Amino acid sequence: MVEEICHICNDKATGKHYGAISCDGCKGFFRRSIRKRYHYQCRFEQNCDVTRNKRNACRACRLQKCIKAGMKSNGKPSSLFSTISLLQFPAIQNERDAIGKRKKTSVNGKQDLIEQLVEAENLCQQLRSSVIRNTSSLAPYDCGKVKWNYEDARAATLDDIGKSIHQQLVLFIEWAKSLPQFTFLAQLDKAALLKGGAASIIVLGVAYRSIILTVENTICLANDTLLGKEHATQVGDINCVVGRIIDEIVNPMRRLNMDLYEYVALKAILFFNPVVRDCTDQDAVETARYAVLRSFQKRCVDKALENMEDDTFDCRSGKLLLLLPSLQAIAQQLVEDVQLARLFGLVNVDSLMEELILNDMKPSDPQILQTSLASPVNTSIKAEVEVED
Amino acid sequence: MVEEICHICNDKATGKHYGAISCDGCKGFFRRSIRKRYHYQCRFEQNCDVTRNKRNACRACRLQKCIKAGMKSNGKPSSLFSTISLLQFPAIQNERDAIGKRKKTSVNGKQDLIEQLVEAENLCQQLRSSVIRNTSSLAPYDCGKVKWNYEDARAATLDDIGKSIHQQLVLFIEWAKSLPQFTFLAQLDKAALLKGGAASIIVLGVAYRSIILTVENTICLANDTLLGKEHATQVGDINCVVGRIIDEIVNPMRRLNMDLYEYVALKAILFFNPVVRDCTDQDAVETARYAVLRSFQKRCVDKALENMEDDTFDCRSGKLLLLLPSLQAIAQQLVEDVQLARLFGLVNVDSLMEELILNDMKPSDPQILQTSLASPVNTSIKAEVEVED
DNA sequence: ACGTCAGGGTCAAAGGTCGG
DNA sequence: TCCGACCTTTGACCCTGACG
Repeated sequence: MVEEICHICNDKATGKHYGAISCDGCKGFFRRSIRKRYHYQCRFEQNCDVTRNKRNACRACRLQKCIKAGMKSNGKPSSLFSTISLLQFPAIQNERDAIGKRKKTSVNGKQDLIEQLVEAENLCQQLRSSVIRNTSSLAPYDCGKVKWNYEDARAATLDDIGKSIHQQLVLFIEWAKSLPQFTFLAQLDKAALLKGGAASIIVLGVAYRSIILTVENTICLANDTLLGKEHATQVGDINCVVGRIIDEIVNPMRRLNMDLYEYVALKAILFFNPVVRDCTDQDAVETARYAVLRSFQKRCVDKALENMEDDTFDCRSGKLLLLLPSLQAIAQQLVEDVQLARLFGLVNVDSLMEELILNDMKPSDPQILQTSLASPVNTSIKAEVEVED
Repeated sequence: MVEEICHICNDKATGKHYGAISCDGCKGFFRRSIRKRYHYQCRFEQNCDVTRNKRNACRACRLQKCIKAGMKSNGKPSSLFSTISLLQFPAIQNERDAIGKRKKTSVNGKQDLIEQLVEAENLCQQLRSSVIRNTSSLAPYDCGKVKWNYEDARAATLDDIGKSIHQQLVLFIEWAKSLPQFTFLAQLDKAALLKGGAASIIVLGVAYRSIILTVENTICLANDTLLGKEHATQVGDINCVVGRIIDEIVNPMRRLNMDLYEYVALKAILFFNPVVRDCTDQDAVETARYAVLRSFQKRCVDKALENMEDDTFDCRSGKLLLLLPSLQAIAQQLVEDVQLARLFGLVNVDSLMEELILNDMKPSDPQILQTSLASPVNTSIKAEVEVED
């Protein structure tokens, strides 16, 4: 026993709990607060005394102090790298069975779903980087967190837009194939999800990639060319898709300080859409969606608790999910844009684009998707992406 | 359970309190007396009976007897180093934080937001009922919870669809006007929200109204006529809007057992869309949206806690919010349907419909909305709804 | 094997609520 | 106003599983 005093209330400590030396009272209080997702509100000035005798007077300030003292619900240090302390971090775990009652063999302990999604994302970003290195002179794109070289960036042409969409589609399929929950689905359902999600997920990706830009009213395409709001209308953006992406998605993402974890979660949630057209096994898709949703909500709550003082993080999961309706609407308009562009012969629509973006009424010829789905991951992707050059 | 009789008044005891076996009454009396430092004085001989029926006759004697029975106001152990007295000692503690639980009056003074929304909804439903009573032979619709009379229901005609949309728009404006958060907005922003939300909110309303139907693949329009999935395609539903409403909204709502509270919350969240076109005061709209979101998430968590065994309620807020992207997409298609129907002269588009559903690019002539917004609630609504007859 | 640490749960006895 | 039936929260104490 190194220390004896509770870092929260100065009572006698009983050891380290959730990352902080604390007493049994503060330990129990913290667990209950996390478990029941309590959101307390201070009735005074947010600076109430939290001492042994007064600790029950204000739960908001007590919880605040727990967090300040280092208590964590998932133990992940908020923004620091910690590859070492991945072992042994404190955490509020899942509820256990009641003591004294019969045990129900519970299944858990598997790797966090959201971490898996981050890995899948990193894989695809590496793929993209290597492709871009070969097709342009830009620095590789490191998972949306690299600083931007404005000097190197150039404005997108109509051709860039078409190529970018094509690239994104190829990467999208690779991404999907790397998700276990996807691979277990029937072939037809795979096609349904790909077709139903392509446009939205491309828009989501473009938006997330663009939050690091500091130049106003501009988005960053998949091949790292830039597309400004006004410029876009000259290259076929009849529906102001670019403007809407910036106003309705990129700026809100910036305000919310959306991070990579949240991005990959939203992407997967969007993708596993059980009510997508022609989906036969809705339950399987729904299960996958809800599994991601559960991880996502948990992480949002954790993040909110680590940032109690910052209102941005309150109701975080809801705020982020509310980006999706706009996203859906914009994606639909993007499809219209592409349809119109094809109608006027402005853009060269290849078969993959036709299959995934222009969702026709007719039951699609599954040839193209079959080919993409059948090929093993990483095999000649570069070749496939560059085939358009 | 050690003893059963209160040592102070012989009432039934509820356990040991402050060091004495006692009832809840004596427990509460002792706490209040100590907390408020009451000094009672006996008006008789200091030997009043303290029994269940007479205990409130003399507070001085009651408190005296509490103390005699062993109640202690301060359990400070005689010495700090008495490791033996680790047993809990009775004490009146300091005042704690408010917990706010018991039904009705809610936390921090102001009425719960979601309750306000339910009231607004009920008001509009009453309005609708009275309108329908005058224009059809159907029983009044009681807030979505009345049983359906299949014999009385009839299939919707194209005319019904147009009328239904018009009715919904009028009620939509009335509903918005009844929300305080709406009335505080600038005139232009009001128009922006109404235009941006009309289609989605009509679809949401139709869907929620339809969950009580037990007949398959059918929705219930605002004037209580029925519209089947197949039948709809014959009356201008080119985009399969009806089918999508059923598959993507109504059925998921049924699976989730969505209730009225959740419906009104989603409606308001959808309505207060800060990124709607032409909105100048995004912050005000966002504040309104997030206020509803907060109430909504809180209620979802409460509902989940009440139904721990039922998996349906896990992540409830997220599951419900995920109805909105589909809803948005469908609403957009409904707009297209209406546009096409007008193009082919199939439907009579009145000015309100033109203004709210067919969001043109041109900055709209604010005449029509101004009129609607200016008129006091409840004034000649019936006349306005029936103007089309 | 066995103690320590840090998760989890329990439930008596504190607390607060609010109609009467 | 105060009372007290009824509810929630607290925290001392105990159980469990991982690790050395």
